[in-house]
Amino acid sequence: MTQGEPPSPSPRSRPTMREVAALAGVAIKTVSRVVNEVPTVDPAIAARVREAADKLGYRPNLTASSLRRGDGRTATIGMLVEDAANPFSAALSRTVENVARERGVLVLVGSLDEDPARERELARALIDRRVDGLVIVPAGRDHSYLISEQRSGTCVVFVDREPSLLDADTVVSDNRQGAVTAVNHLLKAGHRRIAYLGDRATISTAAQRFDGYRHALEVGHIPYDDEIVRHTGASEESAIAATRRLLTLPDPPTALFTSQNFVTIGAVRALRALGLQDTVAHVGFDDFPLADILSPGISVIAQDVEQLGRTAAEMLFRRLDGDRSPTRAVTIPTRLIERGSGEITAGGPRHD
Amino acid sequence: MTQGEPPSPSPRSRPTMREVAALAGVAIKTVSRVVNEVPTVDPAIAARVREAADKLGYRPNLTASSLRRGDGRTATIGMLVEDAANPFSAALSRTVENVARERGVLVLVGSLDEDPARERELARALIDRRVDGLVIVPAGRDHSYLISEQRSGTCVVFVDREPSLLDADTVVSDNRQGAVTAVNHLLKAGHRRIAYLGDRATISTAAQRFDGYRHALEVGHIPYDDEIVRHTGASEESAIAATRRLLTLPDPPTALFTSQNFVTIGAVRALRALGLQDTVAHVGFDDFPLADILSPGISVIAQDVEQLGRTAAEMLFRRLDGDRSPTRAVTIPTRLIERGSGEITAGGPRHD
DNA sequence: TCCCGTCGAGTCAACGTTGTCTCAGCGTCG
DNA sequence: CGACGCTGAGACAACGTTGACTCGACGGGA
Repeated sequence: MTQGEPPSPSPRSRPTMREVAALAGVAIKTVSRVVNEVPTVDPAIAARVREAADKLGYRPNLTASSLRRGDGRTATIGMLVEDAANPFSAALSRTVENVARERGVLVLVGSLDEDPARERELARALIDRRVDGLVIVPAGRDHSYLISEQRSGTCVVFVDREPSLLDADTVVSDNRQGAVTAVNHLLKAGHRRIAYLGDRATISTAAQRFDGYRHALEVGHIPYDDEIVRHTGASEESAIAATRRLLTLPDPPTALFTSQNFVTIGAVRALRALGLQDTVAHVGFDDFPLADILSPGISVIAQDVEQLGRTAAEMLFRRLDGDRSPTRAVTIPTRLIERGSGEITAGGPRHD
Repeated sequence: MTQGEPPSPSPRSRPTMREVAALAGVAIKTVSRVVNEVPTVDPAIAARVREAADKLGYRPNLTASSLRRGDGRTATIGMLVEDAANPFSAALSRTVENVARERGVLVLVGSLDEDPARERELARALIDRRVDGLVIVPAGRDHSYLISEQRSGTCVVFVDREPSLLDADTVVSDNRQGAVTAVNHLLKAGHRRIAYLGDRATISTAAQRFDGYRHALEVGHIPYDDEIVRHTGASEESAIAATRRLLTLPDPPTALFTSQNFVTIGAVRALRALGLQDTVAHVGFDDFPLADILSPGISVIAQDVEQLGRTAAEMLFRRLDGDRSPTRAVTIPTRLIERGSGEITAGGPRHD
């Protein structure tokens, strides 16, 4: 269990420019110039300074530097997601990180767990650290607390969900159209009784997907039935329970539209537990790993997470580069991936 | 596509303590005291200051504060993972974030993509931002570049993989024992020809797991056969190809031990493509979502990611709290989860 | 009444860095 | 040969904040 010796007897504090300057026998400002690669330094002196810096293990203090510098930039942005461990959030922040990396910018990541209070807290914590900008997948429904921050020059971009009571750049998937596509796909397979299972309706994406569901039914002249609609929240367990209840109804649905990742997986589990995976059609919103390897494969409306993240990050950096144009709301299209579960026809399995 | 009006005509810079002080008619130091909740301030004055701060939308500048403060702490730590988008890294950083959150500490996350140069770069970038400490899943095999940083007082903890040429706290899974358990499990099911598929052997975890594989074979008096050993690297595609080649050998293995996540999934795909998923036994190292829902379910050696991350974070914070004890190397046990694929017996399916 | 201790607020310098200005030294040109 | 421009390095102040110290007012005890 135990290993080596004490890590360091006296953790001497970090060397500063002053110490480098002393060792190199130059003024502190000259060290600054060398570190910042200002060309008007005698190469011989520059070499001496660099040698001294290496010898001391000198590393510039970016926080001090950004404090003094004109623009006050920290080369750090903040990213607030629902949960850094979930695949959607993880993919999103990785994409943002990639864009940031190209500019030497680092990303502070925070998880909100759908808690609006936590959103405010963390946004403040990021601002207190003077991040140059913020990419937010919001949890709350009131973002007016960011108005003063925007006015103070902190750029904010919303991804996946729109801001409320705030004017800010936004990048979202075309949730409504995606849901319409999903339901139309099931209608085309002959289904007339299509259940909806989704996250709480207070979440804007869930609301939009639900809206698309209702709209598609309406256009297809299918009466809306509250009985087969469940806003369960984003957990596998509750989705499993809700799906079970739906399928044991006297007049059960012949198809499911699940509008969120965990809900989709919960429904998949429930269908399999009931042995109905080849009988009840199923389309989920948002793709997930291994969806293709199940049998049947799960048909999904896939979001372009890469595009979502990249667009958001690029909008943010354009603002940081001085873009003062009106705020924009960008919608990223979704696409249907047919894998089997969504193509089960209404009369039961293998009727086509 | 377009939305609102210009975000702000003149992005006034952020209000400072000086401005709050002016508005409240007090000295700047008094504002400092109020912000830091020093109790020796007249409640009436404190209220006036707070009012002024709110009016101006004042937010303290933590970078300036940490510069001046005695300890120089930024309440920020750095976390370097293989790829923030992969489930293992994501779960790990989320756990670290959780521990950090309890202390009001934020986490800067960076992805290394197995690139040692990138590891050094990012570690430096984090240090330049004066993070209080670093949690690293290393990509490189030489961490001596961190020696001077350690001496300068930056705490470093390694997770999942050991450091090389550096004495630092470390938390890893019991990779060797996990592999031994996996292979023993397959031996118990009667297998004598067990293939190994894993990540590149230069990666320490892969090497340890391979070592466990060889050791278990040796103890079981099974001759080692190079033919059925593949160090493919961590990609589904190459794992698929390697698995296919293994199973079309004249004397193919009757069981697979896959020592990495993506390799496991690749093998699963290949087995299904060949229709051998119920014939060839399979145990993977590291659990993955939906492993239980496949048929057969995939038996795995599960790592306790939660424990790994939490232990690492706690070790780091203990160092930050002044712990000067010798560095420690903690090993977290793994556990076998039986789901079906690993219990397929040697004679073919359903022979037990 | 006077002295001293206490309490609360203010002054000053400093954290590590960089923008602005100054200045010494050198070469050039009239 | 002296004025001038130019080049390269240093002095100084400032970024926003806080630690150390100061100072005035007030209250109590002798």
